Amino acid sequence: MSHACDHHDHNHAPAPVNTAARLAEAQTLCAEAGERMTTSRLRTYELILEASAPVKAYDVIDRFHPDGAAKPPTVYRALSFLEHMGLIHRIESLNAFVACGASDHSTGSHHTAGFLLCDCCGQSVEIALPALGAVDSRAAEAGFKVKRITLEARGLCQACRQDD
Amino acid sequence: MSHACDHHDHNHAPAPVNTAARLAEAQTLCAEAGERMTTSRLRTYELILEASAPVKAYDVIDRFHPDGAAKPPTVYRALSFLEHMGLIHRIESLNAFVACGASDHSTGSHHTAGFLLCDCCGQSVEIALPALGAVDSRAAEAGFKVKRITLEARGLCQACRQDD
DNA sequence: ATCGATATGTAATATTGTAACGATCGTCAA
DNA sequence: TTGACGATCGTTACAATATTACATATCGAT
Repeated sequence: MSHACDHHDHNHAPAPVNTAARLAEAQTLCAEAGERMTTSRLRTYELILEASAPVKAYDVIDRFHPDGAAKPPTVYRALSFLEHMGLIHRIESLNAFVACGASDHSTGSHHTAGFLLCDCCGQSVEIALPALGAVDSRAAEAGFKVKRITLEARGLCQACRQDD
Repeated sequence: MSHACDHHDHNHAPAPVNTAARLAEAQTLCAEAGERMTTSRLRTYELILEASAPVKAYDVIDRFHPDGAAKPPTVYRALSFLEHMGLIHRIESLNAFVACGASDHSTGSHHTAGFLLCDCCGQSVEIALPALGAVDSRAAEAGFKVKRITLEARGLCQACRQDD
């Protein structure tokens, strides 16, 4: 996938996160939940953690093995597991996946995360959404029971605004 | 596409909207904007207006002609035009399209509509989002320029909650 | 050790969306 | 009127995304 503006380098990647630590945390989390953090799941999570922006499923598929791609169901199953565990989020407007912001696993708040998505460099920033009063009140009026909320703000990040 | 629960009839469709009137409004809107409301675009809009829930692109493609389907580019082009005109919204989490709530064309507020999407009967309700302070303030902190916001709340509508 | 539940491997296919390119239509100016 | 131009459309082909189905393997508890 390409981005809207491609006339610059866009070397705005943040410092690499500590992938190893996040992987270990995830193992612990799964153990505590009585779930199995298998090889495929760990590898999928690793590839998403390593990326500096949301990753497409087929990027994971292609990079899964050093030699040759994984089969789609392997990766889609892992993605769906990781999403259920609250370790990753699916970005609906990009058909892509991104690791959950650090340490919001225990809070249950991962149901209402929001994202700032840069149309230029492709990076995403997760933002906490403490409460969305407008949505809650309209849902209540309609008798609608909200299970989860997806909020995606598309636009330009600071670095890309300065580029343009 | 099927929904999560299928053990009931789910005859909760609202009264049919006045499709003809909405089509006429759309023609006027386009005329005023100096855009052409062509046959394909009108037909696509009509099919979306007639539906009681968000419609998939390939449903439009299949129903486009009385005999035989349209070609995908015809419909995707029309969908993209209608979206630019503010006549329809794309629902990212469903890969589907729904007509804009009546009479928010002139306001420019269609950039920040939100949706309540029932996982059971598939219906959608558009909700106005006057302001999303939490998003705006986090975006401002990050120096992020928001262009448009997608907000989709998945859950159960009142009728389906009572069914279950 | 073996049974049941969970997870994986594999092939095939379904669904969703675009690229490319020539033909046609509308508008406007000469 | 005519021609030129941009916008729109028709068509073919294909790319990208995701799932079904079913056989096999693995884990963990009895």
